[in-house]
Amino acid sequence: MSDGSSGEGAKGAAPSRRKDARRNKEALLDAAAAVFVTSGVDAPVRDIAAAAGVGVGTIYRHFPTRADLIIAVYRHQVDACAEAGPALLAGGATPHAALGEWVALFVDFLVTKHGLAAVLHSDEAGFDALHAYFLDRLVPVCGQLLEAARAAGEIRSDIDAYALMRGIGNLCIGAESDPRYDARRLVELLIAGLRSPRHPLTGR
Amino acid sequence: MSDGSSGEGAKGAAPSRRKDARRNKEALLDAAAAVFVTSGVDAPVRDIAAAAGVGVGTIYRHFPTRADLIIAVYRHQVDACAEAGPALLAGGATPHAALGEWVALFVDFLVTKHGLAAVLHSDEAGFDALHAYFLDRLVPVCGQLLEAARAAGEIRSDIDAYALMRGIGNLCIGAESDPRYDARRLVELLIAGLRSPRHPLTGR
DNA sequence: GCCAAAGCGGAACGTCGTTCCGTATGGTTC
DNA sequence: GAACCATACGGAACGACGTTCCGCTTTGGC
Repeated sequence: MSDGSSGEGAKGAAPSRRKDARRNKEALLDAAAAVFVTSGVDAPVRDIAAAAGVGVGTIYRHFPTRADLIIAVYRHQVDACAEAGPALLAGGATPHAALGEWVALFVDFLVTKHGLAAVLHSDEAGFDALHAYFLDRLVPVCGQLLEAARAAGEIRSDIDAYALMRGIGNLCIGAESDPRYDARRLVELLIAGLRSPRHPLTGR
Repeated sequence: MSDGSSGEGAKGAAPSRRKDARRNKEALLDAAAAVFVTSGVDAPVRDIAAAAGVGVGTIYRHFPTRADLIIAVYRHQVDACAEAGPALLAGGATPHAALGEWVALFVDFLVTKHGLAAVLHSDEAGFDALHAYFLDRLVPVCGQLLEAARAAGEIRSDIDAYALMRGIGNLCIGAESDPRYDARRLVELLIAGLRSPRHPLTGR
């Protein structure tokens, strides 16, 4: 958000920085990914620094906030998920089915990232960027699927993508550490509850 | 769990302890309730101690774990919620409607307790007791409602009370601090998704 | 080889949960 | 009323953590 993220997207060019700086950033990314797997996304900063063989200062220089680090680690996967949305909509059977499949994709992603879902909802300062990134990237996709299903008359119309995404994220919390809790199943139920524009709960 | 919680349930008799000890415990309970409202259930221990006018050591003596304090503060409300279950089942229209009303009651309780839902799912050590208390108290009630609805043929049968309660709890996380997120609505959808034993998502 | 700028490591600081122990207090006994 | 001791109290002390800051090292252009 704040720093110069203008270029960066192209081939392999990020020549503005010194070589060792780029190398350290890379090492940090790799180390963080590894540590996240074993200790969860809220692993101590020092652990990540140690795993990368750098000092803690170096982490904060490259990733001012933990959220920035998490985003950097998972950016590719989130983007892939976002891009899968339209594809599913085009190739799938009904919009509602496509929505279900896409959501399952997202849930699979979240559930396999130890603690990500938990941190994703956290309103602690500093995680705003993480929040925003996921939301910016995924809510529009979800909205598109929702809109298509709505247009097809498959779902009730009074639910918005933002709330739904947050709900799905919340349902994934703790899923990785409790075998009795099946987040996938509950999300399925939630999506199923979206169906049928007849009457909600109150029979009016 | 550990200390002598044997009596305590009766009138006002808990004479085994010293007078000041009882007074402090009471002050702590009141202070905690007040602080929880303003700063959430994960307010710093020192704040609670200060609000009660005692030292931190006193908190830990009376409530070895933060979970114990939280349980003590909300015990009455949780119990009331648990007891409302059978009443709703007896008085309500259909079992599924009763389930919906009961769940709404629980959601209302959770949503108004700043941060409770968040801490309720947390698998950090020390919160096991809190977890266990809520689950022990509410899962059986939920199971009873679920069973009744199942017997009436109103819901699909392959969801268990534990997972459902955890899902509802999760959906309530962050509801108090985000006006765009309507936990009540999502829980309604989830309950609605329970309905109709026809076919889940896959059409088989 | 020289030098500024860029980058680095890790010590230092503040916050928090938790433990521990010297001291104060309540209740009991004479 | 005084003395005694178990009970309970307060808060200092400790360790883990996030975050900041600064003296030193490395890099890359000259």
